[in-house]
Amino acid sequence: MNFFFLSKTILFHGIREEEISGMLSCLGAYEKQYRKDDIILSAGSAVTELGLVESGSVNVVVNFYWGNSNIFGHIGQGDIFAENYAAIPGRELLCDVVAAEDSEVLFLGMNKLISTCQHVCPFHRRLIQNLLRLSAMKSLNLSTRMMHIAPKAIRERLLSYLSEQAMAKGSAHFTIPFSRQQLADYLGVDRSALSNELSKMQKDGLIAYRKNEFTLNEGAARV
Amino acid sequence: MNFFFLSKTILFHGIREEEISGMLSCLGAYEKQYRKDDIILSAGSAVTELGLVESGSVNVVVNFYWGNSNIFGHIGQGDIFAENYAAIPGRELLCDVVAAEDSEVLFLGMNKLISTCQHVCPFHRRLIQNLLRLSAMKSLNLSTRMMHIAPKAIRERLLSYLSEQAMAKGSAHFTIPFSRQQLADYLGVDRSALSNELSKMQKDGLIAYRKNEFTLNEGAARV
DNA sequence: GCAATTATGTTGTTGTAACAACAAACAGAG
DNA sequence: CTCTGTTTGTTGTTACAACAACATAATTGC
Repeated sequence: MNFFFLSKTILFHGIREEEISGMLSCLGAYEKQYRKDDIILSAGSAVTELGLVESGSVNVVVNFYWGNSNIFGHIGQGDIFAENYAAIPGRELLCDVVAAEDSEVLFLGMNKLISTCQHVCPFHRRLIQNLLRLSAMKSLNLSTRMMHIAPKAIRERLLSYLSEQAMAKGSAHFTIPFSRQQLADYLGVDRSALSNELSKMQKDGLIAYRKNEFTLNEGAARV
Repeated sequence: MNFFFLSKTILFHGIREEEISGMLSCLGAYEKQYRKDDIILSAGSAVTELGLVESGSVNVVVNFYWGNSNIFGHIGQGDIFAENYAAIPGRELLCDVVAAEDSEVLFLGMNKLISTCQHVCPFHRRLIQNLLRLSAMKSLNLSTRMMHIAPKAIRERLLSYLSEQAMAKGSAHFTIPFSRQQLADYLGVDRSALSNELSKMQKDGLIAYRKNEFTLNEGAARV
């Protein structure tokens, strides 16, 4: 196992390579190889371990009753999956997890992970903290996106998103990390309709923008 | 403090009343009263404690740059809030938390909660497990909802939702826990349009339903 | 510099979901 | 039982977002 790589992941953040080795055995971790399209976890089963993608990448696939299926998420190198299911004993997976390419996955038992062992693991606490933080970050990302997608009109979604960005950056002038296409995907709208709405909003004096630099105009509220 | 009540919450699930008392002092917990409309937490600040609503209820309010605001979430008795922010050191709140009515909130320091103390707390592990489980459940709820809302057409959203329900219940015949209005809200569509689409789907032979009982028809896939 | 490719903005058309208004079924209270 | 309110289903109409097709930057490569 590549301890250096692990030490760079969010889950093992703050834990030195030397320590990881010992921890892994203490955690009962094991790794497994998969070929492209191998099914790593299948819907309907319950898991007690979370997976960490060491190499390659995996897809989260949701299967419909009528046969069709959608790729719902993509987990890249260093990222983890199934952690939410593993945290809820007995909860069955609703999606398959499939290898998007030849991949290597490290499995960590949730029980072992949670119970701080009696002997020498001062880093257990850090690990739990990291897991909680990871979970919290995913949750926050989801809920803020949900917030932006809640309104049906493009303009309202944009106002919501831009407001949040201004708040997060602490200024009415800021740069967004998305291209138009990415922003459209994020807000769940059509790209050209998005562009269109942006220019309308600029005409209406709500905002000013050039490329990815945006400025929110205070004056022109509820017209 | 009402230890009996706490023992019934998800966060303290599996911990007996007698134990909770000792744990709380060990955790440095404290409670605070609020009157309706009092601001409990304000956007822009960073928190290190999570809140548990002991009585009353609180709203999560998001403020837009242009002055308008929306109630984004409602936290009832026994539920917790701010846990995701508290789990990410330094992360600033993007929303206000406001008392929806006269309320009492118990605050628990995230640091104390995570670090299993050396003395006598065998229930710390359980508490951490509960917190992780709570976090995971919220996350799962969010992402499955996200999954259902991703497509733009009402029919596709319904198919996604119904598929998931069938999968979760383990049968093509099941009862949904929503009224039409609630389902419409959940899927982010208009109620009457939802009713309309449902009857069309029934005409098309995809599903059969009566009130909240649904049956998915296998035959009539991709027409 | 220019071509080639991508990113973005603009415009019209079309489908569809929101909306409004109503009908029908159902529930509970008096 | 009627009266009232709630939930659900139906039917137009309308607004608006998706879509397609194109124009105009802006980037990249040669």
